Amino acid sequence: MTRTSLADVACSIARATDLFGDAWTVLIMRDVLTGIHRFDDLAHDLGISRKVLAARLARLVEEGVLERERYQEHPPREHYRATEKGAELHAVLLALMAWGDRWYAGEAGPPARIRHLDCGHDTDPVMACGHCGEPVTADNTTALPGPGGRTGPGTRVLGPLLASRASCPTRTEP
Amino acid sequence: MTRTSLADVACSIARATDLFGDAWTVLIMRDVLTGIHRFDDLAHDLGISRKVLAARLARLVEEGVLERERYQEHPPREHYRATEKGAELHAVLLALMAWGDRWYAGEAGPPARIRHLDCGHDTDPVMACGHCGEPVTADNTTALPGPGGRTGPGTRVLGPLLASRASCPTRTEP
DNA sequence: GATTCAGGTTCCCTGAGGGAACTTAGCAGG
DNA sequence: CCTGCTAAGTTCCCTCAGGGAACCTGAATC
Repeated sequence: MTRTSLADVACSIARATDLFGDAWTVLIMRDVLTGIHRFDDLAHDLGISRKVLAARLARLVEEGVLERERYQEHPPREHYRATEKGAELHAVLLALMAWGDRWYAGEAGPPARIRHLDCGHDTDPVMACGHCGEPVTADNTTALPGPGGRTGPGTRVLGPLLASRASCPTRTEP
Repeated sequence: MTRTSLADVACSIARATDLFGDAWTVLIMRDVLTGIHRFDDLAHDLGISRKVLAARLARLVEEGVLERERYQEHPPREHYRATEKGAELHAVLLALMAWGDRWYAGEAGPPARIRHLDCGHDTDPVMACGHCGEPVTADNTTALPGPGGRTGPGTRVLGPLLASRASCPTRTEP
């Protein structure tokens, strides 16, 4: 809900952020993917204003991230569940959680563990290259203009940290 | 900058969101990790109000995500660069970008590609299990209370989509 | 018929964001 | 020496989004 809409910027981060760059939206998705589906439960769990919750849910439904579904007829009751598009935000939440665990967990350790059912172990999720499976970090990646980009000096893409560090002006002593 | 601060909630997503659940903050980090380090350049690139930019940068420095550094003495000039803590937000940005690419890229394809320098290929970054290396999704993970959690009915952790779907009330036809 | 419950809407008020002008400190040129 | 320029913020005003709480509606339950 940025005043200046980011939906038309040629950057997938900006486009995603236009929807997901809002604290309440993130937490709503966390809750929905955690199994909280009903309006009142969400409102109570989050401590969010009901007005804002209604607005966020409407936006998420409009964007195809959630769907509003009648789950009983008498009395008629609706709830919200994640679409495939919404479920894939799981990766973003995991990344956020991993970062929060790493930098904010106290001495006791992180507040939650993620168990990977396929291998049966508690996991530390990492971003991996879809091609070779090795971890991708700011240091071993670089960004290049893609086919759908308005390539040019104004185009912002997620880029190389090391390269930018190297090209960054350093102290110019006399 | 949520009115109700989330910093003390026993959930790493909420804690991370307290800082990173803001569109401008996300885009500032994208820019800094892309090589834009100076105040005016950020202001110009983002089209953000200078007041808000100053506030966000101060917060990010305070949180140890960025550091303000003098890069020349005459005249004195400062810029911002990512700390290790900040650089690790790269994973969150990648996840966001991957999601944006998948759901908002037009027919032309995504606006940018990420090249993985270690293997030399353009990559589709995926969340992988740090233990076995296989992909982690909403469907093959479950969340358990962690050592640092105030475990109890109020504790919210990122959870199992499938389980929640299974336990979710479905139509009760008469 | 009165109460409860789910799922919202409506109201008012404050405070965060947008926009633009102003400030400060150090050069740079004429 | 005076003016101008640039980087990096500040300050000011104004609007609009968020918080909080009350209200509403349809259906069931007491």
